[in-house]
Amino acid sequence: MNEKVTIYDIAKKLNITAATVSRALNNNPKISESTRKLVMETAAAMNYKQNKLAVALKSGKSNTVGVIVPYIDRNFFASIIRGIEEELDPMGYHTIICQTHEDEQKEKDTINALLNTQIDGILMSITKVTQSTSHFRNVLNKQIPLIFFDRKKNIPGVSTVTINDFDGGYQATKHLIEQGCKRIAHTSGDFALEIYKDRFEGYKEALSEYGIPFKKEYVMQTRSDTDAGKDAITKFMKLPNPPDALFSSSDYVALGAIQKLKELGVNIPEDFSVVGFSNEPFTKFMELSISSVDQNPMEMGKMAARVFLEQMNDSGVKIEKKVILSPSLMIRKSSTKND
Amino acid sequence: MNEKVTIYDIAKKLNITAATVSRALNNNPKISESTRKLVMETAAAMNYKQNKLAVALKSGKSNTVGVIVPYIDRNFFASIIRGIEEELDPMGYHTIICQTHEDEQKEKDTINALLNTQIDGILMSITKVTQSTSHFRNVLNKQIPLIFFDRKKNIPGVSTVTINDFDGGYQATKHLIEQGCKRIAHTSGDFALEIYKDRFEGYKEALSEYGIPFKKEYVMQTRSDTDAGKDAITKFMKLPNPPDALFSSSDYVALGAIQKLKELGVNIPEDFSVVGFSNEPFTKFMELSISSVDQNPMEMGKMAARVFLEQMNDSGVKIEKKVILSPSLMIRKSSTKND
DNA sequence: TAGTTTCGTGCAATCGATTACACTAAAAAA
DNA sequence: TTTTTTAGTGTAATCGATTGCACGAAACTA
Repeated sequence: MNEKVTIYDIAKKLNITAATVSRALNNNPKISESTRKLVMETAAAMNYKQNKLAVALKSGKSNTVGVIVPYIDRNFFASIIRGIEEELDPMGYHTIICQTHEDEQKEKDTINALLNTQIDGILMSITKVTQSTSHFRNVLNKQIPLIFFDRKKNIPGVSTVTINDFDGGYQATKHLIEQGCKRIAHTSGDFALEIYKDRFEGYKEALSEYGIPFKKEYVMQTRSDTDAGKDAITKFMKLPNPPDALFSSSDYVALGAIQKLKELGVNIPEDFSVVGFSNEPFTKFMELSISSVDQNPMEMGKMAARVFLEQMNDSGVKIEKKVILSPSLMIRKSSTKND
Repeated sequence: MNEKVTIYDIAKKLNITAATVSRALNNNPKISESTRKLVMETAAAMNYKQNKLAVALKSGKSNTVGVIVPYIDRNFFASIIRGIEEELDPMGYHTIICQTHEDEQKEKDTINALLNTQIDGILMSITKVTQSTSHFRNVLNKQIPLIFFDRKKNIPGVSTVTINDFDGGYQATKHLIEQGCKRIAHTSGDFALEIYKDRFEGYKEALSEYGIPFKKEYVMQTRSDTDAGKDAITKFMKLPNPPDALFSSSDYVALGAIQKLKELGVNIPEDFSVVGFSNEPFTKFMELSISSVDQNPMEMGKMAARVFLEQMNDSGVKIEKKVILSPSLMIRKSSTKND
């Protein structure tokens, strides 16, 4: 009784053709008003549901996009995904979400799997370790829109949506300077990733603008977890002239740093100020709330989705957009000396 | 040059039929070894990729499952999803992830959308407010496996994977009692959800086991955010005989409670101990780390996936499994009086 | 040598929806 | 009244892969 109802079933019941039913359901103007109404009502009565697979096969469009991120449980990426969904849902697109866990091979496998699924587009943030670009070219070769958000590689034909990481690094550092910090350290991810490189450049720019000499012993490339933050502080504090502030490219590293500093009995923010990056929710939760650079991930997701939609519309025309959003510094206790 | 290659293209090139190509690629034993090899090599050379849509249309199986959760950025749900993916990926299934944001209508819409996409199964956790069950019956009527994890409704034909919430509540409460707490409060979600009801029952059981009278003014049903935690503490502390401990069904509420308690100058854990539920990562990050009940979400996801796979294999046979996993209490600073 | 298997392929239908093209009857124009 | 439009449907091919059935040739049996 609950077998699938097809347009042929409807056609048989009404003694017409499946073609007519199809046209009626698609509001083809060539169908008479009376037939259309009849078909519509019968379809509803029979609980007809369109078989999207058949449509996809025929049209070559699956109405599905793939979103690839390193982790879905980072608030930053989760928010981006939400932004993408909010923009794409109303347009009838489905979103498949995949995680790479920062593994380049998984990234390649995922992309190939998506290509086999006849996806309409791919929106993604590359892993920290991605070197090869051949899997991206596979996508482009199939004429499938590819959009990078946040973490990107410069590849012709690929649109990108990023924030101004340079400005984020600049604002964070400038803020620390204005709070009176003189010896500002910086922990970053691998400079091979543009976002980290840019934040670092922003950091240097702020220093030089205020005439503070750049010291390379104050800069460290680390993993993005709390332990890395602890290690970094341990090393920094052993320097003959230890820093009095840290701008970290990761909230997790900032957190670890704070934990270690407290262990060492350093007063925050009086003797040491800290600013992180990403504005993860926990930065706000902490008793000693952590200042952080917000990347407006929701908007980033929406922009990425819009860029995708544009590419779908201008079919044939190869557009390549570069959207850059502005970050905003959230100032909290970890860097506010005078309250 | 990058047009799609089909089995017909391969067939034409080799002067054989598409049927033969299909069989060769599927390792059908009726195909001669030589032909098989030839087809395989040609397919590889031509960069042939199977059109999954066509396969899905023909077989009626899409090899895709839908996973529906309230939020993807709760560590609990993200971990479940990861567990599901790890189990299903090797079996060739894709995972579509959807969020309801605790909205019943969104839940209904999502389910219908998934049904239209010819999904092979749905694994989900219902919203806090879900009342209706008609959309679940739609799924069952289509003979599509439906599996609830964590939050469930008792519906015939639906398998469930949950933790023993009663035991979780019991363990947490017992621990507080053993720490010397005498007046233990409890904040819960809506009792309409079994998980909250069960945790509450476990709480009561522990109390009665130790001969501590149950007081209903110590129990409150709240939202699951930090503000709710603050409000709850405010009210509790105004009681003539305020509690000296809190077992909360939510880590976020526990966090809010702790923040408020500190504001009020209450010493934790000496004068007031707190245990949360879910073992969200931040509970460990806090300077004052929060004790919490871990639900082993990764395992929960894997179990849910395995139950789904079983249902797919015993096609026709209606099995209905109820799997119950064990929670484990993570004891941290917020409830450890003597260290 | 004639009859029976076995092996390897081809033929053609099928999954469900879409759509160019063809066709009929009624309406409009001549 | 005859011719031309036009509105409304039907016919059949198509998207790409799968598969039951049929068939010819080779291999085996008697």
